[in-house]
Amino acid sequence: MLTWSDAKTKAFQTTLLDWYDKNRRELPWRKDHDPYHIWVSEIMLQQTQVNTVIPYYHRFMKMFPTIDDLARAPENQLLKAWEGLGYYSRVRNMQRAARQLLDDYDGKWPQTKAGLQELVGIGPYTAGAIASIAFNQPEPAVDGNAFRVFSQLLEIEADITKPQTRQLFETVIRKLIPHDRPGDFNQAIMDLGASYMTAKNPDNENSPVRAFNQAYLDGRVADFPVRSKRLKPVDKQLAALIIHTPEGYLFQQRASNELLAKLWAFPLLANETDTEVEALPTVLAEQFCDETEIKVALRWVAGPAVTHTFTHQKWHIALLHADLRKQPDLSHFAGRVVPEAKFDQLPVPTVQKKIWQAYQKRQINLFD
DNA sequence: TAGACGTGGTC
DNA sequence: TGACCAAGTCT
Repeated sequence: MLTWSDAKTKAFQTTLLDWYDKNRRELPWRKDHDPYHIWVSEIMLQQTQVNTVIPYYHRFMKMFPTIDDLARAPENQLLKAWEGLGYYSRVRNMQRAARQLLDDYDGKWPQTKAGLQELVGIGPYTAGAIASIAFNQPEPAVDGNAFRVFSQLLEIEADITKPQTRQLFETVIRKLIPHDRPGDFNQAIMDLGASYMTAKNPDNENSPVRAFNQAYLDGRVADFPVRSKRLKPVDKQLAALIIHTPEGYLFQQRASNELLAKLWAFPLLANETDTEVEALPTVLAEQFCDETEIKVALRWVAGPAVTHTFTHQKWHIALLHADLRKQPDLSHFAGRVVPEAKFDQLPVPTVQKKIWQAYQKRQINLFD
């Protein structure tokens, strides 16, 4: 697979690192090599673009400056810091890992890739990144950039969506990574993948490593990386229950085993069939309210459904509204009534913000 | 192993 | 609008 001579390998390392030394991005988590800083940034950067992460990183470090702060944080505060970033299990796992570090490791970081992978939420990529950047270990950190860059440089045809392909790339990169600057090497690959060797509109003519890019030399850049197609999101019909009471609106904390776990939102019920639609007021009444009142108060909100697309599901949400004259009984309900002025204190998913915006607009329309 | 797990940017 | 992408991990 890798046919480069030692001289070519050395030339590649030198070319890449010289370019990196002059052109590296100054990023907030590149000011030092503190493993906590590297860790937080790497978790945030999973499947998330750099420009999105930067403000979150600053806020997070202000709120949780140390591992102890992270370990002790209330879950709602933690999720609030992550609100809008997505993949919320990342931050819940980070707190679990912080507690692991304090309880089982005496607060001392494992410094090997294998040791780091024992921590919850740290997989092969993040372990490689922390090991190389924070602890100077010659370990690969194979992310999407590394897949794209090395698949083009070496015309590697393996499907990068297959788990076993990662091992192939790690084996190759181990032969290329310089032992004196492994962290800079890995970060240089990422900077390269974010500048000249991007997925869309790459600029290989001006790339510092164009002479090493076999796919470019062969006019085959578009053929790499090889990746099987993704599944289309499945459509789901839902009804959002917008329950207004004298004290505010009813929010539900989503269960830990469902999508958007532990976040707060208006109750969402399945709305796939006519039968389910007819049963909605009863379901609602059983859960947290007096049935007769609910049946009188509940009505559909006019207007098109709110749509929200996840990686694997596309939600179509109709809105149901009820105005209650008294507080519902919430003793058997995982939720609370929140005044509008305090909505921003709860961690909510983006789809909840969309529902609220649509509801506000349509309520005005009803009075037109 | 394949599918679950979010969101925002881009074309 | 839809399809794809962005510093992946867990089950």
